[in-house]
Amino acid sequence: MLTNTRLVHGQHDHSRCIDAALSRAEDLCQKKNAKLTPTRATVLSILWQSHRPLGAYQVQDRLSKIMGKPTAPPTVYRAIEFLLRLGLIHRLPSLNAYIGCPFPNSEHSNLFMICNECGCVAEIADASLNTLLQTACDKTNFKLHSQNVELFGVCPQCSVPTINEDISHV
Amino acid sequence: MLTNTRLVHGQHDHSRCIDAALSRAEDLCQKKNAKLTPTRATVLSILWQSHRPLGAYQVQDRLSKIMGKPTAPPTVYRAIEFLLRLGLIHRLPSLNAYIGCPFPNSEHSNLFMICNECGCVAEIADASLNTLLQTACDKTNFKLHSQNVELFGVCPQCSVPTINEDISHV
DNA sequence: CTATTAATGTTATATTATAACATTACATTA
DNA sequence: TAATGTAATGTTATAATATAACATTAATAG
Repeated sequence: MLTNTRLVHGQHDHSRCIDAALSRAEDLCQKKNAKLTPTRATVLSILWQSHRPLGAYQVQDRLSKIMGKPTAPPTVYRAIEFLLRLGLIHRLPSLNAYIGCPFPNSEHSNLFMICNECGCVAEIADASLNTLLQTACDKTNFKLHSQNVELFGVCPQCSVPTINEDISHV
Repeated sequence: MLTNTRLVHGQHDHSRCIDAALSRAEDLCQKKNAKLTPTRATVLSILWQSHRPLGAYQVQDRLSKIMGKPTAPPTVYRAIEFLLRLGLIHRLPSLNAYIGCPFPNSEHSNLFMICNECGCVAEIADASLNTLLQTACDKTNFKLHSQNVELFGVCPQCSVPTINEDISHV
């Protein structure tokens, strides 16, 4: 089971997440002969600022600030579309929001654990789950192309009450 | 594995689907002491006119026609909210659309097979799948509350080419 | 009956996403 | 280098989805 749960819900040097994501993106673009332009790279880095998904208009705000000039929705949506096509980010339909993909190479993952408390999202790629989904589809003669699995609940971080509980969420 | 696949993708007397859905709704409302008002019942029946999900504004159009007077978005969204809360319908986030639930009593189903060709949606409630999802959550200490599983592909109906193929979709 | 709550009506607007067309940047090659 | 084609971005407007806020009506309990 491939997952970034530990990272998402634990202390870590997040700049490494960002760097790794950008580096993966550069590699993938080189391989696919796609251009990771400044706008696209910036949008990707924005979506990697945390492990919480962002809406397109939140991305727009931040992009405008970083670029030092106003940007219009189409600019953001185009970058998002590009990154989605390359599998570098995901859209979370139930949130109308976007998040960086921690392992763009694995097939058929798109399984998200969404914390209702803190908003963090961890991703899982699990072979046995994919197998089971495939089996269910086979049974009903449904040809599976893609999937979106969103699990909602409370993440490990938020479900551990501590003495400092009231402080920890400040 | 509980599913309405056969019904969705096969010939059937659809008026029975509608009647059954309304009857289930009445029972549930009685049990939960909720009021299935004309507006709510009509919206439910609209969402049961076919096995394809409808957007809120499609529902609005049809509701207005049936009611014989224009209805505003809040009217529709309120009815939808009511039906969602009772589990009588589902929202498909990736489609911004709503569909009647074929088995409102089963827990933790919310697994949909969405045909990219004809737009029909079948639902599955599968214990082993729920178990596996629960296991994945347990492994990562994630407390699962609810889920949305959307599978995209081609339904059995659409994947069987026939001699009359070009006619069959008229 | 009337006080209270639930449901609906009404108006306006927020939020998310895309269409359509203009312009610029970039690469290719005549 | 200039001409050409394509990809990327800019710009304006608007479509599509959803909700806020407040007024009115219906239903129910006391």
